[in-house]
Amino acid sequence: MKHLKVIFMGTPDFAVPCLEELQQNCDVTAVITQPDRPRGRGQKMMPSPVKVFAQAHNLPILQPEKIKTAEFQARLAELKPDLIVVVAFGQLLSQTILDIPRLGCINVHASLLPRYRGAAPIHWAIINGETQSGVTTMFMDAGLDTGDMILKTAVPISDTMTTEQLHDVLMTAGAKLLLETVRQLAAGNAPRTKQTDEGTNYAPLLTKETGRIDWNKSAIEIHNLVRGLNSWPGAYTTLNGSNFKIWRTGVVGDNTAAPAAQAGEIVKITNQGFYVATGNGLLEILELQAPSKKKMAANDYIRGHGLALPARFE
RNA sequence: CGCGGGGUGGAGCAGUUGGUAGCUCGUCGGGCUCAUAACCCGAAGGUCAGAGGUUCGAGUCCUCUCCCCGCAA
Repeated sequence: MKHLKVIFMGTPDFAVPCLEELQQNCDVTAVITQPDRPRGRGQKMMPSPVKVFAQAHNLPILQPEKIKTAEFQARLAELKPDLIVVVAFGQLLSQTILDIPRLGCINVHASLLPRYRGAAPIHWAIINGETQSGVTTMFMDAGLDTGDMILKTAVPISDTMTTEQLHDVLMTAGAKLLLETVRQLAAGNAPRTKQTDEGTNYAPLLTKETGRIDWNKSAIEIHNLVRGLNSWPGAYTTLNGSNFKIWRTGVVGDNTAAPAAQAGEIVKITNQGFYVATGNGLLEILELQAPSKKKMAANDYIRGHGLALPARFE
């Protein structure tokens, strides 16, 4: 496959192992990634993880502000790629680009399509309490993650797994699956399966509001939100006017222990942590983060702050 | 120069209008109890992020550096 001319498009960490596989097995003629943007504290210009990898391996890098311009499309065509591989790139491709490579444009998506099409499939799978997810490779078409599927790998999700953990598992699985997909494509025997219209759903971009905890929801739903937004961007709530991030929780059961408590009310403090009433069930807070502080175990927080009842998260 | 909050014994925090440092927990030793994430007694452990400066004297004021965190991306 060394002769296979591949253009890679990707941006975050998730895409890097895929690029690594391609770089080792194919002829990567160009790496396209999002332009450097001010990121992080201090708003310094930061290269994307894909760019960092590409630089380290002396791969040609292109960073168009908009990939759909006529001149950039022409430039892509001049490279005469056999294949374009897109992994979490962050820009939509036009039909003109989709038609350029001989073998087509393929994509690695972090869900079992047709479930969780869209920008944040890993987060939403956990937020929704799924017990299984996976990665899918597909031929791209003009829609958003609607192309014909090629290969899939399924992975189980435990009830304590966080998005970060699932992300890492899928990142590795995705790279393996991509390599196998490219092998079959090159050999001309890749399967092609249309996505069903049944059971599709979307995994939209996360917003700030996504992370706000609604204590009227059930303990299980809140627990899923907390682990679904760990390690980024984090679920949060308000106590005495300050925002606290909640990083790790445990579901205790129903509200029989504190039937009269209002949702969000802290009902019990122990040496290990504390319990909060929800719309259905008690939620144990195990790890949290106070303003300007690092993440810390709930009992550490209590030790230094003397959390006193009554108290209630809003 | 994007905005803001922090760095105090192993952990989490207090430290008032500047006078050489406390709390809760943990650790170690001893005691008590049928028993306990229980209780009692005692001990170790900090050049208060670092460097300068103001002062009779600075954790506490001023300047600079390093590191951490939130917003924003």
